[in-house]
Amino acid sequence: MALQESGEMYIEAIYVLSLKSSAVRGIDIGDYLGYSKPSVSRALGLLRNEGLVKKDSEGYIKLTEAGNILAKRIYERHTVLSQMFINLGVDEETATEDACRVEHYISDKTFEAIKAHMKKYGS
Amino acid sequence: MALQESGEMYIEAIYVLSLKSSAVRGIDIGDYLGYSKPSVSRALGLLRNEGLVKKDSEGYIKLTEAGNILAKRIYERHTVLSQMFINLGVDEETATEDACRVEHYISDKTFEAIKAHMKKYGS
DNA sequence: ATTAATAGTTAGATTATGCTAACTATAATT
DNA sequence: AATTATAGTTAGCATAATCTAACTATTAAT
Repeated sequence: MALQESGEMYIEAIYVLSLKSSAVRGIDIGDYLGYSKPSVSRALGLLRNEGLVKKDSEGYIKLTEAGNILAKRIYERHTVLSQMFINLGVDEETATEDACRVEHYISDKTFEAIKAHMKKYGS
Repeated sequence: MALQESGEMYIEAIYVLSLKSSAVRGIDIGDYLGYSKPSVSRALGLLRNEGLVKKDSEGYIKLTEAGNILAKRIYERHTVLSQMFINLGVDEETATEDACRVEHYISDKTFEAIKAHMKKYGS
């Protein structure tokens, strides 16, 4: 089944944290998202079952190949949407917050249209 | 507490159905949203408790003053977002579907920015 | 007026996703 | 080595929102 907003948030969090450090732990994800340890533990278990997340030999959390593809997809939505909102005059914080929610609800078709428009006119 | 996506969908459905007929029943809402009768019954009960929905003397479902204000707010988001997506080249069906989801997750600030842009450049 | 159809409600199950409390396991400090 | 701190897991609760099954109430038809 397709991932819910919640699952996508975890995947994106792991992706973003991995950009800074390759040693991502559950607690880091919880701090980043503002969730408790048990919530993270449970969510990671589900994502592991779906083959999107794994633990490396040292116990650090990694995205699988499939998880990474998904993460990049979500993260691209995030950056493009944020930029679009900023271009429209929205302050950066609000733009980022809105992108963070909207990125989970936009179809491929609409996102591609937005992306094409941004490529043409956006910065 | 603020309404969830689900509650906003019911409010919007009642609003849209009311535009065609003032005699809106639970079953009509269920048909419109694709939900079962018990789901509608339960949801309307909650919305009634929150003072957004009422039944008129004949038992038909009406929005209260507060419900109507909220409905107009959501519906405006819906029309403006749909139009924006269409302007970007998205087909009408996809644009409408996406607007239907996104409308619940966009902040006032970002929506006002989109609206201003559409007024200037959009149709 | 009885029957049949339609609308609405109640009861209870399910799924998703958060939480706290309490436990275990691992790492760091003295 | 023993204590303390940190990280992770398990168990169980809560909320939101859907569903089906079964019941009630109302409306329509013969």
